[in-house]
Amino acid sequence: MRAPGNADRPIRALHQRITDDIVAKIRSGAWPPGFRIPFEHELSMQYGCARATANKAVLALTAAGLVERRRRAGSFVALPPIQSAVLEIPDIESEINRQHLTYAYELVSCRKRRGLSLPDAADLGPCGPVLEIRCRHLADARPFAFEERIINLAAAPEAATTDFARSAPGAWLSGRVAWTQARHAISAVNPDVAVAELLEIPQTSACLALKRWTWRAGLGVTYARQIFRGEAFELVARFTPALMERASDHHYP
Amino acid sequence: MRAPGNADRPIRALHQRITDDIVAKIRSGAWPPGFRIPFEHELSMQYGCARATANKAVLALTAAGLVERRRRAGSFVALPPIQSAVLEIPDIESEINRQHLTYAYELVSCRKRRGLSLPDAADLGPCGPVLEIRCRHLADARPFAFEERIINLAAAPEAATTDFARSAPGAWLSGRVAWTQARHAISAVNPDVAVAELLEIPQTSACLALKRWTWRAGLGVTYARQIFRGEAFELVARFTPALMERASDHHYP
DNA sequence: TAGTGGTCTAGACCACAGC
DNA sequence: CTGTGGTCTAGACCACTAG
Repeated sequence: MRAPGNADRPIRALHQRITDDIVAKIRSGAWPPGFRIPFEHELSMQYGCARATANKAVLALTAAGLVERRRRAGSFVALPPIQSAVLEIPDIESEINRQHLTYAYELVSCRKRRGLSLPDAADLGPCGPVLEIRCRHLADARPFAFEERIINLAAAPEAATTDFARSAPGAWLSGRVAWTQARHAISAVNPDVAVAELLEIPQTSACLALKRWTWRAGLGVTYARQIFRGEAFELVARFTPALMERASDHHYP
Repeated sequence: MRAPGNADRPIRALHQRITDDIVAKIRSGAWPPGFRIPFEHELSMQYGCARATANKAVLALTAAGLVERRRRAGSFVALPPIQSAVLEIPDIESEINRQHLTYAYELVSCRKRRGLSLPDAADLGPCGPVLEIRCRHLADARPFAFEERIINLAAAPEAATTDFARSAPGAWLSGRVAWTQARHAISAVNPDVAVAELLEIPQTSACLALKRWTWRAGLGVTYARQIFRGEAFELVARFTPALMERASDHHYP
């Protein structure tokens, strides 16, 4: 019997290796959806390990949604789900840098208010005094996105004494104020007169609107609405069960 | 010592209970980001269980991104990530039903082609003969979305003999053809002349475009591009680390 | 260098779904 | 009713790192 921390153990743990082997079978199509993968006791025989180790390997597959288990029947390769994907929400500055453009930030207005003014901000829940910020993000000196934001001063008191002409509110909040829940809504909009002017586009031009609400322990932290110039921006979402990812698949278009 | 399968055990497993208890501390804010949660051996003492059980509980928190672990230092409540969220990709029919509208489907055109015609479909990779389908989805007899789709007949041979005037391709594919990887891209667009006519909107009206590529074991399965009437549609994405979800938090606006 | 997390074992009991 | 997954134990060794 081999001890787990054994020196002869390869780079990754045994349970990991079992998981990987099974994932490879599924990826390759050798084990199609519905296929019954080996029982735990079979795996433990194959790999010469305890059943608990095989169990851990298969549980990881279950957590990733790759496998479904039924008592007495066994474990089966699952059909992929449909309704969800992992969306990459961009940080505007890094998105612009990624496109090899120069980022710039510009404060439009910033003032303290007693209550929630922006319409959708109400979803944050009851707030006391808030900061209401409007700003622009520019790529190579051309407008890229317009942003309006509410910061709940009860959740982020430091914001009151911060100069948002220097630092963008999103970047400032990031890391400084923790949150436990977030919600995003994505839609297409025609900009109103003011926004069209700030983005230097006609009102007929389609824009992507990204709204974001953030809470911490039930208390609203911030609400932001970002309007992106339509032609320059695309959100990307993938669904690849975590375990299915492999470096070799990453392509950079 | 208590056996795990013991009858005195409450509904959920002990490791689950430990996980839940810790999640509750984090949710409530009692254990803020950076807080060092109890060591495994402390938890095993508190709950009167083996360290392996405490380990399993904390590992679940790690997998959910709620906790970060460092050898010798301990386990710490993590700062929430920023860059990702779980997007709910709608099935158009159920989305329309959800809005208490009547769903209808209408085939615009369907033909077999030798190669990939639609521009973005090329990302699917090399394909042989494909089906090229255009259709409309209607809500209460009014256009809701326009869809154009490629189905790789090598991946779904049955599609060749299916009557897509009767069944919508998305619904037909769902469940019938398995996939292992998917990619989505979301953008705002102004419809071209043909699409504007089919959606019965002016070309100046902003629309949400949702593109979707699907693969199975490296082989392209289908590509779809759906154009939604802008005003009627919004995509929603949430980030709530899986473990943080609770029924009581679900609100229905 | 001491103590934490990471891993594994050999065995056990239980619940439950198929047969 | 059999056999599968689900869970847990008591102990062990190891790797890594923080102090």
